[in-house]
Amino acid sequence: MPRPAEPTAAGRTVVERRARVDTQRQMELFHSRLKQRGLKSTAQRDDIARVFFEIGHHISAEQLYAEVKKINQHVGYATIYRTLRLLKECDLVSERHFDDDQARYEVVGERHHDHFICERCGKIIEFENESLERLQEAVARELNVTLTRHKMELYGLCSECLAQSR
Amino acid sequence: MPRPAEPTAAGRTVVERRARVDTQRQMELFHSRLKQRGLKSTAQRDDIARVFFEIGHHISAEQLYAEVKKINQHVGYATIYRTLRLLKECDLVSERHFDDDQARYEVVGERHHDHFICERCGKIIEFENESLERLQEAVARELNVTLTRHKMELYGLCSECLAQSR
DNA sequence: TTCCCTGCAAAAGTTTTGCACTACT
DNA sequence: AGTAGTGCAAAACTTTTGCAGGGAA
Repeated sequence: MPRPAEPTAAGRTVVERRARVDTQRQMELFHSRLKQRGLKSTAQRDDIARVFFEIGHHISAEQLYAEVKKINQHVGYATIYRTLRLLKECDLVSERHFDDDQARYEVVGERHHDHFICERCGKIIEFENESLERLQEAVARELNVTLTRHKMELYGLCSECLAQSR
Repeated sequence: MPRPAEPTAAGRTVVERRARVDTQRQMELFHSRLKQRGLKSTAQRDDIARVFFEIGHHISAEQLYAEVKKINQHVGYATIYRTLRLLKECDLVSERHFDDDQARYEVVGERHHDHFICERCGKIIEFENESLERLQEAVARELNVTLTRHKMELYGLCSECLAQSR
């Protein structure tokens, strides 16, 4: 069981545990939302969606394509992108742009979280911090805007890379 | 003189005033840093840099190209990108990736700030919030990582678009 | 005079689209 | 059967690079 990080006066930061995604449930949601919109379920869409939900977060289209290829030779890049767009429209996937050029995708629907990205090894740590969420809302009120979403990204060196570099 | 937004218990949010960039000073810095590195000052580099510093924040390469074209027909896209890279290497410009696909550039060297982006009109509001900065540092400590940089982006509707939509 | 810099065009990398064919429902 | 979905290849778009000619130091 992973331990939450130490709390501080600033709020508690919780590192998210992996394997939160219930693939089966996500697939059912996908199918029902396709049906709602009069769209079809196909072998390719299912393969792509299942692989995506199983692998989970922060995958690029390129990686997803490679993984799907392993179980289904017949899938083209276009279908990967079209299915990712479909998943976004079904509110099951969101698209992120970290500092590299290609988009990364992650499962939607769990609690909001933010990201730390290690600039050396590329590791991505997801975390939640309640104070941060509240503070973002407070800032939005002060700016007199309404928020639909927000994101925070921290960049630096993770503990392993830090240890390794001295 | 622009007024700071209302303070809250969460900290004071200050909307940044525009026209902070002293073009002349930035140009001098550019020239001296070129000289330091044994590189040349050229008409194209000067034109691109000057236009960039005058227009300021959040410009894309495409926009910059269009603006520079107005005062110098002879500039190619390649030189725009090469000069932007050079300005980054001289620590005068930083590159940002908001949610669209093309990179945007901004002047470096002022205090750290974050961004609100209006999803309807595309307006970008820069702001500073000291509590947010402290909180990000606290999170980094809890995650046991060191931070080199961080960014926060808020997305939503600005007050004007909000008023207009009801 | 030297070699850095530039423009052009072509290449590279990611994402989208047109089209003929396939396959859900 | 009818219509949406797919694969392939080509296009679109942003950014980078090769190369031959031009210009700053």
